[in-house]
Amino acid sequence: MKAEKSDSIHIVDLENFNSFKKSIKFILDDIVSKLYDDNKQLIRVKKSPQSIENLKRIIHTAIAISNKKGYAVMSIRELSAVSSLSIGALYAYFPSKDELLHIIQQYGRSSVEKVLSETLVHASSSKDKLYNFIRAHIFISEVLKDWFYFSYMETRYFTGSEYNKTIEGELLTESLIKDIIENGIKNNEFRSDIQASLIASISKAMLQDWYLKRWKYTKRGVTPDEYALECFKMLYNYIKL
Amino acid sequence: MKAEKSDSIHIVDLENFNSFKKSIKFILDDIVSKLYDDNKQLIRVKKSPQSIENLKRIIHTAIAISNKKGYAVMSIRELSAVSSLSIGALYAYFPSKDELLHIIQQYGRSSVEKVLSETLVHASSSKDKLYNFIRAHIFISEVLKDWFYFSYMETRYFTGSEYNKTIEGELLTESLIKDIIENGIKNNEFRSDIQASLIASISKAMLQDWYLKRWKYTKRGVTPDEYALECFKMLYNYIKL
DNA sequence: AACAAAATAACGAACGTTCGTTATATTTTT
DNA sequence: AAAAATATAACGAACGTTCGTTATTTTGTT
Repeated sequence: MKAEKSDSIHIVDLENFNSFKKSIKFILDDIVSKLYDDNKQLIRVKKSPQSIENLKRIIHTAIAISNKKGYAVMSIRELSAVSSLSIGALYAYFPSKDELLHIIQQYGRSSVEKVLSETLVHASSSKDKLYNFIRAHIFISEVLKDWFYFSYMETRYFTGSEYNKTIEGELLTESLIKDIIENGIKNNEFRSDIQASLIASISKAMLQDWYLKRWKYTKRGVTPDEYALECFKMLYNYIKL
Repeated sequence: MKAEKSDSIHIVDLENFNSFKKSIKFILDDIVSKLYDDNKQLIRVKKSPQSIENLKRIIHTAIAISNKKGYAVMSIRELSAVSSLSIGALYAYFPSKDELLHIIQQYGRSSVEKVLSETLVHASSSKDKLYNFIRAHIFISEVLKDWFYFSYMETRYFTGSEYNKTIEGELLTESLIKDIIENGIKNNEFRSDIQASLIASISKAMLQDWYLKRWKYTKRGVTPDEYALECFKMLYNYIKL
């Protein structure tokens, strides 16, 4: 039995967006590296610094092109041209266009799971838990905004387990928020006459707007910290005692 | 000079969703009829009861297929098969796939403009104006949910003026909300320490969630009236004095 | 009312092009 | 020189669109 590499000791820093951005960088590199290990039966090129860079470029280029015209419309020829890798070379990194989609989704999903799972531990009150969760979500969706947009817009093109996993991720986020609210109600921190599930829905909608309408907030110079605070204030104002 | 047919005398009824649904039916029929007149240089078949039904079917079939797999991926052959019109017949109703997209967008845009422009007139207070607007938007996006979803998801595939018109529509909705809020602040109906534009953004996100996550609210049995009320309550609670 | 003629609508095979993918050739690395 | 990585050429399938043809409806004539 081979020895597994130990988990990263990097901790997600929620102090502010800049510190978060720094703390997340190493985690994302680990994730691409892990992509290689998890898909070694599909990827024909050997893992190396060069090929890691190539895979990264393929993923980010594919996401960028897809976000302009859709994954189905993006041609392998265009991906080849923009990524400066020949068609033959591309097919050494993934066996089919469908598999490339899986690889892209694995990349994003792993990253998000990693971040969100670490944020709820350190808060004591429901109020803090809610604020932390909102901040973590806004922050990771800012760093991975292209992937979040990609994943959201391409879901309907997915099939089978890929579709299910994406929907599960959607609902998980929402039920995490719902749990925080319900716990807050139980502990007499929030009003008891509110509908936790509907408020969780609306919260999710606010969080999504951040990456679905990225251009709007960029244009207005709204920072991730500001948006997270405004969302939290509106929610908390509604649910507080 | 030919005499123009006078404007429809139908009035948009906001009493509740059911009454709204009834009042909107005639308006939507008029809009398809107007589509013929506006595009007579593109449409080869003459306006007739039969061809009106065909055009309706083409539009709704195209939207339905596109919402599953994307407009670009929908083939004319599939549109032909599902709509029960031959490929040749389809091309009598639109000169190209691109033009069909324009026709679909005209259909939806005209309908939405018609409804939203009528809702602001009859309210006196800013509070009522806000509530009416939210209700009108939820209601029309419920009736035309397929088109709203289509328009949202396909925007990035649009080019030139079609893209611009869609974005304009987006921003118009948002700035109408913003205007209501700013007016309310000016008239001492709402708090003065709130950011109207950011709240308008978040409001728009809530309104959009209704048609972007239609399945979720259907599953939970949330009615349009309930969702509109909940959105309004959360917003109003935040901005009221 | 019956028929002929003209107009309109619908049909579907075929065209040129582009797609994802594979097979083969070339270059780079070891 | 062997192996790995990259580049190029070629394949069949599917695409949007066109167009010669047929079916249907409307109009004109008696």
